[in-house]
Amino acid sequence: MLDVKLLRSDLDAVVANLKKRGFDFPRAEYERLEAERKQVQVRTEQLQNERNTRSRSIGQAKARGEDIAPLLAEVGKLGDELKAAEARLDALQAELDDLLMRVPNLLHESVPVGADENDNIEIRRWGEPREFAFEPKDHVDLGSGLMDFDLAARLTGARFVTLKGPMARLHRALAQFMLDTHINEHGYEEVYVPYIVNRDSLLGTGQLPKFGEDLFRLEGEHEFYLIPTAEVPVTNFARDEILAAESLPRRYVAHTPCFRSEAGSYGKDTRGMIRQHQFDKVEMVQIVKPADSYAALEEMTGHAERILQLLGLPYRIVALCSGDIGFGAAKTHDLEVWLPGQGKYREISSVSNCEAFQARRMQARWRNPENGNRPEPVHTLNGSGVAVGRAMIAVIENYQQEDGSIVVPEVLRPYMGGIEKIPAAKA
RNA sequence: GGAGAGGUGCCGGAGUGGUCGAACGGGCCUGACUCGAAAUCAGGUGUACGCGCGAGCGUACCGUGGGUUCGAAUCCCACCCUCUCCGCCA
Repeated sequence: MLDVKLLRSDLDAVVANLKKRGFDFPRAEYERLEAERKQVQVRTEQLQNERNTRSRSIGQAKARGEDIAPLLAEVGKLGDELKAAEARLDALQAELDDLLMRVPNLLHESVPVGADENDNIEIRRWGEPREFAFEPKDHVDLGSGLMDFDLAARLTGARFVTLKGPMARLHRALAQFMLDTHINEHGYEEVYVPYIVNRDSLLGTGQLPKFGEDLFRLEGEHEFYLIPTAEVPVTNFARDEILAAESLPRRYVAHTPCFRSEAGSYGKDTRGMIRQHQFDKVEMVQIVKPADSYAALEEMTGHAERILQLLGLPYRIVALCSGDIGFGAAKTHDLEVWLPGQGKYREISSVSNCEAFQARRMQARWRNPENGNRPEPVHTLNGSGVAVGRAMIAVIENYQQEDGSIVVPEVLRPYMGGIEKIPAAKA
């Protein structure tokens, strides 16, 4: 949610900033609602004041043993008008709230302006894509037998996978390795969280009210959803909290499955494990003082990079442009890993600074000693560190041998019982 | 699933219809004392929103949502959550 004070003080700047995303701020509607809200709120509070004053004097008169009948008659007339005013104010506020909850975050000034992913700006590259002496296969061909999409389709449906034997173990090894690296080298606290969350959590991080169709909602009396990312439960740790300055920054890392309905992605990445309804991810979340959030963005990008470096996977970093950046982010870095099977870089991690956007939605605050210990919104960041399934794809494709076997990267061997190579799968 | 208890401010904990935004204690902040600290003493200390240049004034908030009433933390209804015991269970 945007800062309502900014909305009132500099609406032009807000509208212009959102325009860069291609978002049309509904200015006329907002101004109409806001004007009426102001007028109705003032009137409502006047009426409430009057009621309170009179009720108090009734109480006092009664205490003095006076006759309160005339006072009662007088105040009785207030009721209907007050009730109507309160109802109107509620309705207006609900409308305004709904409007504002659907407005994306403002972009940081450094975000490149562009229309779509083609306008993202490459910041740097690491590693050299390997020269193959043979035609590299993609992960589907390499994994056949140990990576079974048909079986998953029978168990569930399209866009699921089953892994077997060393492939399942490789998947687990990657998650363990990533967690350990973030815990031991990067100073994160490991957390285990619910994979099912309520509506408030999703409103807090911004998946709702606008993107409900991307979520899996559970049947039943509760409004529960499967998490689309650990960002949701973990960032909501701070919801409705006032954090002490000394307790910041908070750095959390969690390994969870993620569930996405992938509505609107029909026909996209249908082959293989790139885009699934269920995938695992190691997610980093930081809750920081506002002044520190851009340093934290760089730091977290580095933490994700470190994973790919240790795995020896070539990658590049891009700054998402204004047209490609997510709803809640002020600035986002994507890590794209080299996939020989596709001959291109593909997203494997996304690291975002949401500034106070989520914090305002979820009332996540801290006491700022430089401002008389007043509660102010914190800044929240999240980043994949990294997507486990895609990391597995990258390992398979980058470490493939001509015979179809896969060399296990050094850092994963301790997690694989010392196995150095996954033999070629029989079709 | 059954029975019972309970949800109040940063924390503990009073408060069962009227100057209650809320006693008291702790914590925290400021000041005094001190070379300094501790202890002690005095004062202060909720959040959000609205109006106002401002001092300030006003409104809302005692799990959530309704209701009763001139007036609700207090009464009624529904729901959510927590705890204890029993049952079941990984």
